[in-house]
Amino acid sequence: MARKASVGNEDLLARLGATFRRVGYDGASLAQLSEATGLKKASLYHRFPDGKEQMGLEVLQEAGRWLTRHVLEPLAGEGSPRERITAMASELDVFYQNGKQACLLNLLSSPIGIAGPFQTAIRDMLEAFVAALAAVAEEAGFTPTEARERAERLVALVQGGLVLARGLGSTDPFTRVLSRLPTELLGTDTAIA
Amino acid sequence: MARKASVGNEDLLARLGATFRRVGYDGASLAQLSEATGLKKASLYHRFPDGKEQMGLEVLQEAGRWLTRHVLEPLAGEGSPRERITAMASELDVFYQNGKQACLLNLLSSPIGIAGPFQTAIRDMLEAFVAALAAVAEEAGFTPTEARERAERLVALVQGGLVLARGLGSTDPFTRVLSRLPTELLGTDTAIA
DNA sequence: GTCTATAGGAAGATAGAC
DNA sequence: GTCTATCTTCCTATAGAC
Repeated sequence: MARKASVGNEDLLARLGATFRRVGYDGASLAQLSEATGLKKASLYHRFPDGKEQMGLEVLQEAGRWLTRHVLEPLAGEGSPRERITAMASELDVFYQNGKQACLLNLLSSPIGIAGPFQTAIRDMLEAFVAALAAVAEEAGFTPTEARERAERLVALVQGGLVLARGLGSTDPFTRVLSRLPTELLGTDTAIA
Repeated sequence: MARKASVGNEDLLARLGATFRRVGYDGASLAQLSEATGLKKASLYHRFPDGKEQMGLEVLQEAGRWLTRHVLEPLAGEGSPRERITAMASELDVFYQNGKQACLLNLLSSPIGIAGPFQTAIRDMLEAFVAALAAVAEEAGFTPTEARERAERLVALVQGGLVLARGLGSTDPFTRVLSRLPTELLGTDTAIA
């Protein structure tokens, strides 16, 4: 049952994902997706009979697998809370290429009222991410509500860091956000006013 | 020189902007923009000879004027730092409709390497926003670098809150983020771990 | 499974009447 | 300044050879 093909499933999804993350879902034409993968349009349809939408879904599922392996599982694993958050920041830094790559969960999501084809997948992934972080915060001693709020805030900070990096045309904001993640989830802030 | 027309410039830009914020720039077809404004395609081209791109630019400029009037000027105005940030949060809540409306600066921005037609406008607006917040933080006693970082973080938090609200399909994350803005910029956090 | 070729329609944009 | 009608290009998607 070996795969003789030109690209291989993982590589294929990675290239499609990279294109979506670069130009957005609506911005990505089949011509671009074809060029990015090295497969002609008809070949893409052979692999994804439901077309672009199926590509989006499978790319999202692949991102979900990455999230589980590189974020959720490590967060539930060994080490102190702080160590785990720091390790996670490192993973995110690689995944988003210091902020140069956008997030699919941002680019594929639909307005609040309208139900897009990716919405449940996106919601599930974000929810799982927040829950995993909240568990770490609880373990560190925060109440469930406080832990949940901090977790949510951390995810918002990551997403916002990516938006800011794009908007300002610099990876710095994202890098700074990443370095703040342990503090953001686990506390120790200094105040003045 | 009175305008006899059906919509009026401000209303027109508002409707175009609402469409962009709902479905994104690439996702917005001229057919949709036509329907949203009540103007036929040819009429839109009469008003915007350079087409969709010009619409995007002018909508962005209109957003810039809103930002100046409702955020930048109040931030530089009367009241304690905390009062000004709270007032700003209130303005943002209205503008983004509790998180139901996305942000143009997110939807129109291009990847870090690539220079899109809106990039400088977006960068300028984000930069001005951060700068105005940093000034408030400095006034509250933070060092310039610390103030700048806090300002940047606040903007990231707002953007991320919008992304999260969309992704989770709920306005709650955005509302919670807004309520945290004073603390986020001016400090007073409690720690455990 | 991959390709060339093409269908069929929607996209952005224009011409010209009123 | 707004419209109907149209143009061209690009898009998604399919047919059918290899």
